[in-house]
Amino acid sequence: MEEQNKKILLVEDDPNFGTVLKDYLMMNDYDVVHAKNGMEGFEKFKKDDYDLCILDVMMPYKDGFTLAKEIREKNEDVPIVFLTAKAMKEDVLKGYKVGADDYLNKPFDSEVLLMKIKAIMQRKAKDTVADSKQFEFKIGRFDLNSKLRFLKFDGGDPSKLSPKENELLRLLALHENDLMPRELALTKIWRDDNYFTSRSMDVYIAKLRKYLKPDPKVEILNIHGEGFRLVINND
Amino acid sequence: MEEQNKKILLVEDDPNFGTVLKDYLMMNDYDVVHAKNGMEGFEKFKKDDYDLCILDVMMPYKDGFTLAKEIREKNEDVPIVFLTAKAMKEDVLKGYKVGADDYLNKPFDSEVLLMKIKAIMQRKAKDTVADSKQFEFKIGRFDLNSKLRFLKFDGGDPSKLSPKENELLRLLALHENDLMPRELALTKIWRDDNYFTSRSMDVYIAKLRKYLKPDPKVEILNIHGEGFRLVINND
DNA sequence: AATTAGGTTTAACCTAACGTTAACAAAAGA
DNA sequence: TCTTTTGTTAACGTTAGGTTAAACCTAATT
Repeated sequence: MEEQNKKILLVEDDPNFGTVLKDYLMMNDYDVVHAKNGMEGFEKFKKDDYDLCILDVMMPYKDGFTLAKEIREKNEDVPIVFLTAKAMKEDVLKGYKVGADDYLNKPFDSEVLLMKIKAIMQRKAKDTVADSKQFEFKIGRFDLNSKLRFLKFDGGDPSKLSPKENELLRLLALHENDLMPRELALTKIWRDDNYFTSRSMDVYIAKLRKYLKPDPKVEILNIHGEGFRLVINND
Repeated sequence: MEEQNKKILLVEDDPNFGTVLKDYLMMNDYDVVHAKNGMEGFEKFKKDDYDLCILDVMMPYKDGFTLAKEIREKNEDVPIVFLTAKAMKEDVLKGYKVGADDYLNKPFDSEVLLMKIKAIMQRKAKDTVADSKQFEFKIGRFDLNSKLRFLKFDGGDPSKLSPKENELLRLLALHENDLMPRELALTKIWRDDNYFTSRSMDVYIAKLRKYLKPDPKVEILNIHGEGFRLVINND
């Protein structure tokens, strides 16, 4: 699964500063869209989904607060960070009232900005990631639930799997129809690669074959000296 | 539903400043526990649930960063705000690395602090709402009222539950049909994870199973080495 | 101060679950 | 054929969990 860059909307009217900041953020693997004023900022915001908005407060025609309000009407979740010219208390308070997540006084340290962005993104990530289901596999007529450690055949009564059985089958499933090297399982699951752990693993392969017997289309093949292969035959 | 004051852990070694800040926060309807150093701070943190931690960075024996790390080990969600003596860039960066949500340079404006707290709480509120404020559960033919601590079967005579029975069943219900990790219950309910608390929990699992016996469709399954699973069978 | 009741922890004993190892058989490769 | 690798089953030791009962603690009551 390739990692998608986070998208940032930067609204800053100072062309020099804006460009420098944009480049700096892009150097740090963010996708940045730079709008030169509040109006343009809102247009760009409506046209795409962003992970973060960085808004300058002092801008002609439409200031950062007004823009923030409009953005909040459209989307009440997207994090907003303000750039304030100086440590004006009123600005800071107003920013939070509008629903800011943070603010930065110009001139600011670019590393600090990066850290703030990171912290904010992490916060968001926690909510989202939660139920990414990488622990459910379909193996022929079986369903493996690797979190709850059970294997169901045709939706019937689930067999409980031991931790090692579970991890090994999961590893095989991740490499479905492909070679799952001995060594991989040994280092990942047994955390040690020697004669005995290797024999132990063979014992578990035998156990898994027994579990998988009900579906003749599913089998674990050995590749001599290399490892195993979980194949699902679709004749 | 009456609104519960938010609980803040304030760790600040300067007695004057600490007391003033505490009073100010309490005037603004927060419940504040004031610890005078890092050690005390961690003890207090373990003994209760907090909505926010405000940590002074400069403290004797155990500084704010070290304390934050310990807190993060126990709880990776609770927001942490640092108080830094001056705008030291290194401190700020270090703070974010440790998992801070924000920081404030002393001397800071009290109104700004309040706004930051509010912003942080609001952020949290969004994630938490679904989970935390749930007190009534339907568990097969049972009704659990976790606030009044009783369990009714088929609307009949309610059994009273002890605090531990209640919290454990509630935690199981929150994870209905899913894994409720041992460690979660131990840290959340027993606030300590060792052999004896673990055995104590097993005793309570036995008690709950007895309560739940009248409905054969409801059971508490064990996932060896991981935790328990409250399942409701709908055949 | 002594008693009681409710709640929780600790102890004890037992069973189930897990993983490793041994032993022997079969297959593959040289 | 001979060696190495793999397949499989059974036995064993260890740890986790299930359950009951007694011990312990604390707060309310006498």
